[in-house]
Amino acid sequence: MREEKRSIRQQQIEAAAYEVLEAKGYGGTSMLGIAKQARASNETLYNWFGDKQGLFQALVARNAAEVKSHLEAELETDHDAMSILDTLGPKLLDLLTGDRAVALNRAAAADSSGELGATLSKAGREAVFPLLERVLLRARNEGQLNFDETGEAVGLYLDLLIGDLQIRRVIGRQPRPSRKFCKERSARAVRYFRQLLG
Amino acid sequence: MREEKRSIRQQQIEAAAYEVLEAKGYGGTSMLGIAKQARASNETLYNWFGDKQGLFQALVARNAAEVKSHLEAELETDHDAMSILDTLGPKLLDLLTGDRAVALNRAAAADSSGELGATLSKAGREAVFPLLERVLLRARNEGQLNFDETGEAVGLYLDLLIGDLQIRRVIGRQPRPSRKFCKERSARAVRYFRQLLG
DNA sequence: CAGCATCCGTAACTTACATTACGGATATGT
DNA sequence: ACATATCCGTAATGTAAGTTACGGATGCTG
Repeated sequence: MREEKRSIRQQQIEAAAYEVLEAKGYGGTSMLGIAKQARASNETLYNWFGDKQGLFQALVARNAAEVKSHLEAELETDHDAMSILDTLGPKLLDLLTGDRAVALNRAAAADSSGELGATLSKAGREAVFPLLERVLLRARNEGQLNFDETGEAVGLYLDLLIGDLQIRRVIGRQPRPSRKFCKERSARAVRYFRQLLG
Repeated sequence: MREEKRSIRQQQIEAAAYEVLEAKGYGGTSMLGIAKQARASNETLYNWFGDKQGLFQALVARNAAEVKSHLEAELETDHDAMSILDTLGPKLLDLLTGDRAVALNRAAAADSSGELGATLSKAGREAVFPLLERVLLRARNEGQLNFDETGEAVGLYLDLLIGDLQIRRVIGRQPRPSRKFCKERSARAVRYFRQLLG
């Protein structure tokens, strides 16, 4: 099988895995279920991903790479820092509370080995954090914000932007926020953030 | 069996359930495992709790009742509102990020029926919310805070107090916060909160 | 084109677990 | 004290799932 063709096939399998995961949760997702959804065989899944954990690790890693590249694209612009935050905030909130992210967080919560959680966090929050640090440092250099500890400032921004939305999504008590909600909450977060650190 | 004796026995079984749940996660927790830890029989568990879901519902409900009574005790004092918040905040944060709460949130995340999440939220956040509303209304009456929407104010307070600590606890990337940390974060939350709404 | 690798669909194997059942021991109520 | 209910420890039952295996179809490479 061609490398390119295999890559496409792999993504189809991963997409099928998400469909089963989002419909049935981690506990209700079996390798055979994914294989059937993807019209693939168990043997192929095990050959390509190693085992169930390996397949989920691949899902987490790919999802995180996509989130990161989305956000990095914003950072390459010449816009001023607060404008970047205005664009980045709703996108980040949307991604973190989207159905895929929620499904992956649920998988991590159910994974008693802690490995999915580690991958999710390293590739997620821990990857986004330095990006946000760069934005906030830019804002400070532009004289828009005033803080000593960049990490503290990023943490505060995330508290105001995301708060406890994720856990409420994960336990099933918060519907997916609308685009409108994400914009409004981001604007609110920026407003409060500037009030506190401006 | 005496009502009183049965109640004690039931709590012993629930304590054993927590031990298994915290050690092995929801997916790794079997009824037989709990029965063995509690030195009870499967038959007794099924007679008393109905099924696995029923047992976990009981865990959630009892934990929430305890959290609530903890917090209500603070509310019965004659202290001024901000003092109450100074006491309530660290306690609430400690309870919400404690090992039991985390284990229950994980169970809810793994429960594809959504029932545990519903119980957890109704008996948790949704029970705590009105308590906090009362505190903040008292603070407004005392002239300490200024806001229009009580619910919005409570949400902001929770964002500042808890933020994304819970989800990070649940996916295993945040150790349990120390008492000292809870006090400091609560104090920080109150400070920012007053800065924004004072 | 032929030989080999790999994929699909399906089955097999092993293990685990939710739930029910059972014999004997213990507790309860009269 | 006796009869009955209930609990414990263990086994049985039925189902599901992780993983491997297999025959035939398809794809790839020389």
